Amino acid sequence: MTNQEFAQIFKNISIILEIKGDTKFRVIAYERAADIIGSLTKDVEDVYKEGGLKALEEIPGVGISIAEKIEELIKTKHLKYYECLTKQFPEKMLVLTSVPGIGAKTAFALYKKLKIDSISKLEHAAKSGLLLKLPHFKAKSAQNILRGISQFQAKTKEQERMVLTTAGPLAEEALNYLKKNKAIKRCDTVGSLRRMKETIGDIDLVACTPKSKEIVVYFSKAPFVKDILMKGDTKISILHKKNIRMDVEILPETDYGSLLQHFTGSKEHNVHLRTWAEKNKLSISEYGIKDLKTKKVHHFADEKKLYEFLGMQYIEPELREDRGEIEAALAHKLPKLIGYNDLQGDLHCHTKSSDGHNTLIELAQKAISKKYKYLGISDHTHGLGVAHGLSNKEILKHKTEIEKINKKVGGIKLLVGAEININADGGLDISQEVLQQLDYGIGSVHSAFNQSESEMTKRILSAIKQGIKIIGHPSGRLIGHRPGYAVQWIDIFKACAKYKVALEINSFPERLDLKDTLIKDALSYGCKFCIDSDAHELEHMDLIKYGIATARRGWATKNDIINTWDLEKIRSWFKN
DNA sequence: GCCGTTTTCGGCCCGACTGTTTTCAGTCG
Repeated sequence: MTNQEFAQIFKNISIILEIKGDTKFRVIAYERAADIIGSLTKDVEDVYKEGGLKALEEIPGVGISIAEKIEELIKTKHLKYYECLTKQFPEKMLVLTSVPGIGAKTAFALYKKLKIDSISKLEHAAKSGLLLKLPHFKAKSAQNILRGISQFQAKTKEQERMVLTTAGPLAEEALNYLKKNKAIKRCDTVGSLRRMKETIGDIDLVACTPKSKEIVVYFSKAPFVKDILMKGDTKISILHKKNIRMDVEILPETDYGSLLQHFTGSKEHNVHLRTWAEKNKLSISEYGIKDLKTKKVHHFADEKKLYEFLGMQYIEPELREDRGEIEAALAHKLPKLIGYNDLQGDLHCHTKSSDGHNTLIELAQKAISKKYKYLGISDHTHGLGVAHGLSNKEILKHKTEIEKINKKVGGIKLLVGAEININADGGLDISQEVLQQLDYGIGSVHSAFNQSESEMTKRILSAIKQGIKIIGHPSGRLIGHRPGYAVQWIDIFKACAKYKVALEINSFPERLDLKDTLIKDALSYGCKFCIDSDAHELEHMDLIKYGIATARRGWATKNDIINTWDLEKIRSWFKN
């Protein structure tokens, strides 16, 4: 079973328990376990195989009871407890809770009283007036359900979550609209977009002004608003014309730090922070920090001061995922993350010689404008026919051209690289003789993605031992289109550290590969990384900020990233 | 059901908005 399948079962259990009216803490416990298991980088089945029940219990949110249920699922493919629950509360009806506005209780009422167990039946019931037969249901309720259904349908049609480059411009548009209003002192993007999470669900914004009610009305009239989902004194939620939900929260300037902190999340980070605070007789909300002993409320206009007040280091938004950052901040042991201006070069880009759109000169000029000191040219090798990959002979000719440009253009050094295919059998589609004449080679998997975990691991390990210096887009995933291939990461990390091969952090928003959690894992094995644009056009070089964000989310420091080093250091590293 | 620098028992983040109600449950972030 995959982690997602385990997570789904525990999520369903939590919904059913909520329907049953079980204690809310048990409901939360199952929900939390589902969330954590769903976002684990390691397979739960592997955790169990390697360490049994004890190892399962070490997963946060998993105690003896849930660990035993995982064991039962692995051993028998069934879970008696769950089957018992679904006899009374069929799995099928749980789909109703994916409609915004319908929670566990409403879903069950719909099922019990009206036998509704699908979205289409729900839609029919709302339109036909059947819903009015339920207690506490009037015209408005039916209307809201229909709206929820259309939101649900729009979302599934257009994909569940957006990549960063889709969300960014929409947030920018909304901020620009807010900034036009003179009553607004400041406004910012918060939520998962501020944390630079790889995919974004809703867009969250905050603003500060003494006139929050006025701003709620102002925002409700923005030209991009398709529908108003919710409107209060300090909050408004709208549906953007592109069917994306936008939430705005508005408070006075004196509480802006608290507001930023609260709305940036993540939920898990905030719950952990507030639980910790509660034990220290403090209560945290977006309105400040209340001292439970003296009842005094401390206000924070500045977010940094808020963490300082708690005796913690400032926690960068990219780290706020409840992955140990709170403990590290308390111990003053947070890493100093790589900065957005720390790169001295980019080591992965393509020219017209393979499948890029630009010449060497154009790329060099773009690199100069980005204040880079070096730029690695890495066109495809011949195995990748669709990308017009270069033969051994052509690579050497390309090398001569690059050297010519180096003599002509000042202020930047072009390095001679290549993006080499790692063949299905682990061989490289470049001769060793030619590889040795390059500054470095990037090894990438571009074919036979469906190999077994052991074959794929062997394949990449083989490439590592043949002298490549970087593994390109190491997992091969395309967000929303293709999961990464199966591979035994620990073996790869150990080999990369031993043979001094950097793991690429590819900056394409659909890739962001290696991903944040794997970066953090790899760091513990002593791996180095290389943040690359993989540019095929000049504009792609500006996507590098998303790669940097991903490195930051993976807790990487400047020194962990080889292309923050100067030319001399990086060259000597390539030679070893 | 989970968890522990007060605790192996007794807690569990905090608040806004909505609809249908006269005080709140349900839902959401």
